[in-house]
Amino acid sequence: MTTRTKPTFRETMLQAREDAILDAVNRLLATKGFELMTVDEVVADVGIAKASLYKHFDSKEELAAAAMQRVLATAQSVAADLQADASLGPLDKLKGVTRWAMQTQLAGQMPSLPSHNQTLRAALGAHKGYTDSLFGLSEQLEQWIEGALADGSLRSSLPPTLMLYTVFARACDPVLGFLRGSLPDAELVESVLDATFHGLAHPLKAGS
Amino acid sequence: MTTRTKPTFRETMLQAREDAILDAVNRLLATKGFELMTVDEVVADVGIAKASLYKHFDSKEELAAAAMQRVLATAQSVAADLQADASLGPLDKLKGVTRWAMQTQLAGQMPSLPSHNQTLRAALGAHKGYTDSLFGLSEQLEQWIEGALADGSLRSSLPPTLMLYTVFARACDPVLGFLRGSLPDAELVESVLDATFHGLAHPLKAGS
DNA sequence: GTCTATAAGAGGATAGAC
DNA sequence: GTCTATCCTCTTATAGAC
Repeated sequence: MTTRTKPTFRETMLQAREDAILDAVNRLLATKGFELMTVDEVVADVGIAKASLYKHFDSKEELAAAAMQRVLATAQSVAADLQADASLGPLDKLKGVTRWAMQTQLAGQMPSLPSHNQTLRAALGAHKGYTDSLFGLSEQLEQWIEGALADGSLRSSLPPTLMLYTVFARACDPVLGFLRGSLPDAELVESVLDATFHGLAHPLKAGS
Repeated sequence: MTTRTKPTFRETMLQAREDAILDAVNRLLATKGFELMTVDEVVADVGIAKASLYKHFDSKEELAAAAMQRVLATAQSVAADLQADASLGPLDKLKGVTRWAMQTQLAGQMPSLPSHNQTLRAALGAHKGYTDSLFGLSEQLEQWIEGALADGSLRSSLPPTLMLYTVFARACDPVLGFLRGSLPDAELVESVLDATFHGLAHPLKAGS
């Protein structure tokens, strides 16, 4: 952020405050979504005044974009760890990041991305950090999909972009919310993962 | 509604107006979702005064519930047609209703159900027509799932409730919106249907 | 039942003192 | 940068005439 290697105490405090704000935003975005989340709730949660928050972020949309960027950065980090694991094939890596996304949603820490809000979409598109992280993550996933198609572990009859978006969609899959509680979280995640990659139907009797 | 077999002209007009209102609500709910839909938009679309709308429906939540009930009633009708077709097995029937749900979403006529809105959820739960239709449709789907499990066309290793909710989830799958335009709607629907029931991975090389 | 006009309140954003 | 107090717009819902 600056040329200084060691941040001042003041910088550290500001960073910590911004992190606290984004923690609250992330949680509220995950539980209520963008429209239902209010700035008043955010500041009440963090324990600061609303005007103070607006010194850090220009608008509610900027707030959401910053929180989403942080999640995407974490996802990129998870992806990098998976990529570094030589024991995993491309399909395993795809499953790994999908598993992480679902676990994060169940933990109440995955902001729900699919918003019909045009204002929010515009703000996200204009947010450099967000689009960069999204693009970088997509590139990694696309590379794995290509690899899995090449080694025959993904079906070549399906469009690769459909596979990419299907992985993203698991991050906000409502099925997880509906089924949580009826079976342990770990089993739930593995079941949805199984259904996503191997389907609901029996492979031997797959008809039409 | 009354003991009269032939509705009066006045009753016909009122019914027609309510249908026009629900048409607008349905479309707005599909494109913007509950929070972003405003009652002002609805009345502007129908061409009536806001106070007139509130003579028909007590609240915005009631409005949404009535629209959702209508969609569920249509779904039940579609399911009944599929059930009457003796040439179809239970898995084909499940696929049929899933296909209809996705086509309806692409047509901009599927209200997005997954709302974090607690007030809306309460209103839906209290709406007899809505819960009855939802329950009836679920029963039919569960019956098909049981049948498909019995004849071996659905995988017995997955929880039946997961299958039920997965079918419902396709009605509001964001993947359809992301991919629309990049390939014809008909192909898109078949691809997502294929991915849902047969998975992204190649059955022969299905690893972990 | 339909209209015009308005109440009532929530929520995003800012002014100005410190 | 942080606070308190306030502005202002949007939105749900209703009052009251016809």
